[in-house]
Amino acid sequence: MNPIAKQTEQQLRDVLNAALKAAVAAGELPDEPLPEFTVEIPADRAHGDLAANAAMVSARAFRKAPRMIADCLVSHLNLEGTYLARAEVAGPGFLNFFLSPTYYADAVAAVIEQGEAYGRSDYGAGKKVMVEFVSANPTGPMHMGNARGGALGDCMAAVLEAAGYEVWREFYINDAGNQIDKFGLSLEVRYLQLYRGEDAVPMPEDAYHGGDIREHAKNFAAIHGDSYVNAGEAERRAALVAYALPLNIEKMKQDMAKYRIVYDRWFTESTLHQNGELAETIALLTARGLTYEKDGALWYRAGEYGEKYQAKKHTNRDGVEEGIKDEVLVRANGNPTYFAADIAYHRNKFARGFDTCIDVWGADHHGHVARMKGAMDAVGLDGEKLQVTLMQLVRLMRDGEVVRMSKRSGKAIQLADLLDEVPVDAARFFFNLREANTQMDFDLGLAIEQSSSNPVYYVQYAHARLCSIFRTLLEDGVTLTDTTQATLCLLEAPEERELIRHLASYEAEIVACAKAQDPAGMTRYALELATLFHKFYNACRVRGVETELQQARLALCQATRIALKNVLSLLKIDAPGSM
RNA sequence: GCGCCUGUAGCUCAGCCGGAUAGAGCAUCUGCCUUCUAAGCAGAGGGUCAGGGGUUCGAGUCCCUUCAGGCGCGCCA
Repeated sequence: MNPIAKQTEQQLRDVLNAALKAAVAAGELPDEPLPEFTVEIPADRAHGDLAANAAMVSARAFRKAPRMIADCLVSHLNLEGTYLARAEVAGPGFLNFFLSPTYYADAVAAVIEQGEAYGRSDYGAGKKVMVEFVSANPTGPMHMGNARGGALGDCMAAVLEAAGYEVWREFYINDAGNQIDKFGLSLEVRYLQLYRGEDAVPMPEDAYHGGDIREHAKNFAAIHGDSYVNAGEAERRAALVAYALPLNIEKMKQDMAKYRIVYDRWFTESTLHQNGELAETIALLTARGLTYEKDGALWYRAGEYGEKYQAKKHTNRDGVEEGIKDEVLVRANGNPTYFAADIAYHRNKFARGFDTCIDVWGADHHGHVARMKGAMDAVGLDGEKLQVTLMQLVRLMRDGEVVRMSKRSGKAIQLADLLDEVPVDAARFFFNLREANTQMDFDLGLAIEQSSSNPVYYVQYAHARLCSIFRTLLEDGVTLTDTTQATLCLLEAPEERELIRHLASYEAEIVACAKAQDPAGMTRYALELATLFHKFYNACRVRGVETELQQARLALCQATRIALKNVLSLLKIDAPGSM
């Protein structure tokens, strides 16, 4: 929160408590503490700048009508030495407070003084948080869902950083297990088809049918020729995977970089297989009596610890109530499951000292949340510290038709394609416009066509206009030199004050987003800031007005430019000087 | 069948711990550039907050229920 905004709310609470004491001393109110009350910003400015519902919530305790309590409190209010100019009683018993001119002046000065640091706080107190996001399978190109996850996870991490957490961004690469086996099989089929024909070597239905697999096989053949055609199956597949997997991973890194996402670490699942942590995790669960063998596989009793994270019990198709289903850790063929590896991975995360681990998952994984949190408890950690943000998958529309985004279909629009057509600024903004849990359709044609009326340009335009004001005034020989309180108190137009109020709420907005683990509030904040600036721009001129007022408005422009730049840079979106 | 999520203006969405007359953008219509960027601003029309119950001073917001849509219920991840 802007220090002035924060201070003012505290002043309001102090002043009300003091008024209550005075009223009690005067025998006008019973000696009861004020219940919890809220301070909010009324939608209608006629209702003041800040409103408290103290009188309404205490009606019961005081056994008096809210309006009587409110009148009594107001009569004992002493606003001296605060940013509050006056208070009045309204409606059912609201206490409406009006801010003094010095509030606006000091709020603007505070933004300018803090500059790039404006908005940052120590709310998170330096606690270590890991945000794991995207973590796409390296068996094929990334798709639209990964685009949303990338924008979401990266901005969530940025919000947490700004709120004072120590943040670590991580990408988990499933470079082992079933998917990789299937990847090897698919590559093998395409490779053999090159020499034996497509009919001779059929591609299994559930293998990867994407064009990228054919491409890899062709390139592999160009290097190694038919030397692997008669090699052993295991050797052939291993060689194909060893060739194609690093290329895929490299491509993912490039795509993420193009998307302005820089990870602190790309963590490979194979690490856990090799260093023994996976086996150790399975052994730990077994030692705790949480596993059993059935049909040749090793099962985990997911319900024991998972139930507490599940709101309601499921009922199966036969109408029988059941808890969380047990989960296979090691398949009958001896291969550990993804789930087993994921438990080991999260043990590894927490062992690295993170207070909280946030995972961004597709909503189709929601059935996995309770058992994963439970598994944390099962291995002696705290499931509450694993936070999962579920993200609805993006539905891609083309010509009004839904396009399925399966990698296996080979028809998916890739993240790289998206970024070729849609500017990164627009994509990052768009995907953070709505909270993770909303379903969204992405019409590719529309997104490109709409790019000139895209909200991101509206925000960037505000920044460009601000820069233009400074450029033009500089040509007149005018710069910002006077930010004294007396000068800034000249900011009294409604458009100026609305803008300042919003500027002052920036830090509070970041903290709210951090608490909610939802960065969507930041794009909304940016849009609102741009709107209020555009209104100010049309209502109040900077150039050609009297010197002191010009300085005051220039200071407001400077503060707005700082806040806009800061919020855009948090979203990793350009703040252009001209457009 | 059961679980999770969603349902607010023609469309896309805000709406904080339950507060005052439910708000934006797009689209439609009307105005505003000889002065700091019109990628902008001002104004108008447009609502059974999916339907029905309940809780209370007060419900878009909380509870129950019905309906509609998305997702899930694998030795997939």
